[in-house]
Amino acid sequence: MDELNSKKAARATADLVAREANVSRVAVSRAFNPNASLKPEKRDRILQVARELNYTPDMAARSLVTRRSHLVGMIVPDVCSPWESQEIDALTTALQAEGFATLLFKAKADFSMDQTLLTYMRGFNPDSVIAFTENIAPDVLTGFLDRAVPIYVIYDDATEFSGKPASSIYDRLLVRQREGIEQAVALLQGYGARRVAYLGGKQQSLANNERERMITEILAERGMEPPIVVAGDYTYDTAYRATLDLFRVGDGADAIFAANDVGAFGAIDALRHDLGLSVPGDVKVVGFDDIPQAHWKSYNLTTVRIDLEDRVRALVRLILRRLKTPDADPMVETLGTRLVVRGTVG
Amino acid sequence: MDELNSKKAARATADLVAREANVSRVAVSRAFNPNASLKPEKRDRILQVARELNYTPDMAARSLVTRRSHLVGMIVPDVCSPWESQEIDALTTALQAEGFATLLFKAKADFSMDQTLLTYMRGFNPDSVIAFTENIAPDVLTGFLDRAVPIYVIYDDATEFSGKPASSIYDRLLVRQREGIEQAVALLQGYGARRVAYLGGKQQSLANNERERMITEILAERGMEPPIVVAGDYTYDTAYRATLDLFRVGDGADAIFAANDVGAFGAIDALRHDLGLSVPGDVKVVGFDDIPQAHWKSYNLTTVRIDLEDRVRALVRLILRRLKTPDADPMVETLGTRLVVRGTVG
DNA sequence: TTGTATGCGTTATCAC
DNA sequence: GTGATAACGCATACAA
Repeated sequence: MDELNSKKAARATADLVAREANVSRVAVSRAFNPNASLKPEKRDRILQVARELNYTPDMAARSLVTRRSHLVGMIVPDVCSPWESQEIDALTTALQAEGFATLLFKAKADFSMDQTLLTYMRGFNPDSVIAFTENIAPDVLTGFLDRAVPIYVIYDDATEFSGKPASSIYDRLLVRQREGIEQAVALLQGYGARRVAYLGGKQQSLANNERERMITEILAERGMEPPIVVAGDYTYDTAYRATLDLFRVGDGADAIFAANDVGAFGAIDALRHDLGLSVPGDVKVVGFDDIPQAHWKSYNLTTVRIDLEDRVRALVRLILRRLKTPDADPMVETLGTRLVVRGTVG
Repeated sequence: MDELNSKKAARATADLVAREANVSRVAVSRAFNPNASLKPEKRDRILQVARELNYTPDMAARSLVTRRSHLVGMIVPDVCSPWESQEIDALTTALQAEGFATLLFKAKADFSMDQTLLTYMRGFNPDSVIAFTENIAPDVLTGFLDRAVPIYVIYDDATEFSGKPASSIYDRLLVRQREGIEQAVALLQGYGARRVAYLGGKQQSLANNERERMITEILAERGMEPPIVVAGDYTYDTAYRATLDLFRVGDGADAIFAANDVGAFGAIDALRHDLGLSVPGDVKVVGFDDIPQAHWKSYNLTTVRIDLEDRVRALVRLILRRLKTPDADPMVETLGTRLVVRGTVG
């Protein structure tokens, strides 16, 4: 009884398993390393004993010598939108299947990235880092994280992050927004929209700026007026108020292109429940992302879809390839967008 | 140049900092341990050099000797609802402030908890574990995680998890649902509801069962008919279809009490956009949780609120206290609920 | 206050 | 295929 308890209480170690199975410490180590050479029956016996003793190799000790933590750091904004939550979710599932665990870190709400956080995170030695904030330059990140190579999301023709070339290596996820936005604008135009408003996201957001630029460009190409730009921050409440202002203080619009779905929801609710306008009758609305809520009947939102599964797969590919060949040249994965037509344009 | 590169490329170690600052290895260690005794000016110089060399103590090495990983494991369902995402979010922020990082693990969608996952997680030696799935008994969890003491969420009068006493220690977060539910039922009754339906969550969910039991109990106390129980699974789509069935196949109801807000949204949309009924005119709806979407104008949901901030604070208190006194008696934190009145009852 | 020696649990290297 | 030994980077007991 005491014997049993002390065995269970103490964290089972490789030496304990080795002693119990009458093998050496190293054999135990090999038993848990699939590509190490060990006589099959011996491995089976060791794994059996390990199971009985409730033993698992200690990742901390292992990472100390292998220089692989099997940890992927994710830096996310203080409070996440559904889109980000969903992506963290899917990424974690995908990475777990590859043997990596997600280590979550919260950045400040204003997307600022202080050195404190980076220093703190580095202590955990993540094998890779995905940052959901955009205003940190590659050079800064690479300077802090030694082993990890950052991945950046870039858009359409912008081949360099923020336009400035970086001296350090980083991998890229290129999102081709043009196709989706073009389809959306064409649909709006086809249904007679003439005054299109762009309801923006966070000012500092690269995605936001690129979306605005692209919409402006495409409207011009199709001979339409430039968009009425309305400031937002990706949140429902701000979008709601901004839409009220647009129609009460400003001259309104007959179509609203929102920088994200949540913003589109805010616009729709302001139009319907406060301004007494109908969607799509009086005003057409298009969103961006295609989060699950977009198909909820109250909104039934027409939106530009970035396929989450594709996106996650691309990111995981980048991570795994970089880990396999740490000194490889910068890698790029490309992602398309397309319009999902539902009920807010027509 | 080569000198600089090699210095930057190699992970800065305590020895390197010690050499550069002309102190011993141990001094560096002490410099990063606030309550270790070290001459202040010496500490400052060391920290200065450390900053220049981009050095951070290695958590893996540290945890190996301190037996503290500063990691909190969270086991969450494969795909998270807004409520869970929000809680993970808030918990991570709160824990980070206390020096802990969140380690995320995905369980299967069916809430099953296989040994593989637990074994895998244990390898990382989390200091504490929060499980968002409910069908794993304390004894099993404690058997697997040696250092960590599990925390369970229990409801109202159910003093024991699943009713069976457990031999192992675990801490409890007691949620008093009665107050909120009672307020909701009173409001419904006050507005003339007579046939109340309960739109359930996942069958295996303890929270779901307790909510159903409590609603049944309170309806009886107030002299009302028992609820028409409709099966659900916390998702929008299932709630939507279940509501259609309730009115097309079944006899309908004049009030729907949903097990969570997302389910309530599904019910509302089915009523308004498919069944042509008005909410709250024809049917009143109450939700549970009060997620951010509940105040969106399209739903404007009356719902029983479990305060997220309170809940997170309680959990963090439990975690910190248990870490400080690992052998303490089981601890309990209590949480209230209250009705948030909006526009779906009236 | 400071330094020396030892150990944490694991894998890599090298013999055999 | 197998086992001894030396790291990995850090914190602690102990002596000074």
